[in-house]
Amino acid sequence: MAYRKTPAEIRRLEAAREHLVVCATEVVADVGWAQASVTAVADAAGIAAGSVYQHFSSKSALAVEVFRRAAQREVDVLGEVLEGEGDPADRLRRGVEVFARRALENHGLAYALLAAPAEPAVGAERLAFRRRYRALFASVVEEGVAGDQLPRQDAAITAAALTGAIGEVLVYPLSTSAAEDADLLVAGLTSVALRCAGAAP
Amino acid sequence: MAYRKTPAEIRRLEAAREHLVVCATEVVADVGWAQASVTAVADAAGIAAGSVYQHFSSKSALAVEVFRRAAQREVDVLGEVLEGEGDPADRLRRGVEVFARRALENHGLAYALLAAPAEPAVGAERLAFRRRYRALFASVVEEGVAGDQLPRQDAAITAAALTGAIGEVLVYPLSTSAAEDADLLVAGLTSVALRCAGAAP
DNA sequence: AGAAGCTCTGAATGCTGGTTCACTTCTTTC
DNA sequence: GAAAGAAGTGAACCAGCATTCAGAGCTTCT
Repeated sequence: MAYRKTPAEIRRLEAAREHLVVCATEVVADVGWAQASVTAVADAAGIAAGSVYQHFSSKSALAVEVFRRAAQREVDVLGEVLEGEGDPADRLRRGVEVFARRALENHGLAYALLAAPAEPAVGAERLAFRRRYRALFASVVEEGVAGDQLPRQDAAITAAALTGAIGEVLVYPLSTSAAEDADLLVAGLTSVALRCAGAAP
Repeated sequence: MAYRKTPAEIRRLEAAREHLVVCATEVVADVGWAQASVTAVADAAGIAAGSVYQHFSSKSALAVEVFRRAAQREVDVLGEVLEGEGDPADRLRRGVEVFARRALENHGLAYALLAAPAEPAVGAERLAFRRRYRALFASVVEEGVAGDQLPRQDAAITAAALTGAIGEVLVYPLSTSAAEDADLLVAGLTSVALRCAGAAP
């Protein structure tokens, strides 16, 4: 054997892959999935189009990886808050708030994760992550119902409603003044989310 | 002049166009926008692919027409209820109910209208119609707030939340038992929608 | 230094699906 | 019935974009 990858070489390759994913994420956040061609992504990462296939077997595989990384971060953050300390309604309020703030801070990425047109593989992944959001919300709601802080309700439906409501409010520009003021928007969104779950105002 | 369309001929052409739109709608409801190729749609209508271009300048134009027709029907039905008789909270309840029942009855079309991946032109149209849904909901909520039947709130945000919540609950299969029983699902959805707007249970 | 085996390149390839167009078929008018 | 013109056909065309691949350039090991 005249050649074997040294640890340094392996690290270099992993770093290259990492760099590709990061750049691809930026491109997607900027221009959306549809415009994020292999060429565009490769250009952004400073490599040739063909080199993308050193790291991923297909464009879809790269897209899925980009989606998973970004979506996982959001699930983690949301889960952290929703499963943390405090009574359920308050955790819900803080969860919505933190989710909203992060989405507003990185609007392009949030749109890509929540709603932007995407190829089927990414669509499937999105579905899977929506299920996870719903599961997180459902737990909190169930807990609130069990502890009598929230009225009796179908937690799964409430969780789906919360997921949809938050997405819609954040993703599409609102015509009200709240759209210009992030604080007002977040306040309005947390209010509506709490009402959704039947939490006392 | 040796040829001029007779009224009967004009009617025949209009009917052919109509038939094309109807068939295209069915195809879209069945297989989604992505799979609804010009060939598939033409086959469904019993004409050649090229003939589609007698009626529409492009595939996009046909898709937009299909979307508009179907979406307009839903806006009309919803508007009818939301702007009808009764106190605002009750109108909201009935509006959600009628919307949900129609969506569940024609799940494929509802999915195509609300969420299925589609080309940009259809996406733009979807945005426009979502605005109209929001406007309808916002009016009812504002009325309810003005008449003290609903608590003070940002009607635009509530309207967006309602739109998103209803869409999410209806479009994605739920894991709870409610998914199998349309009545339970509708009941759960109307409950959550009313809570969303702050209506007393 | 040189052989072996890897990564990287980017132009060529191939697929997919909308669109065109020369031709056929039907309708109208005289 | 024949001329004029429109509608209808479907195979050929073309554009866009993911994917491939033969060669150039590096790394590793003896």
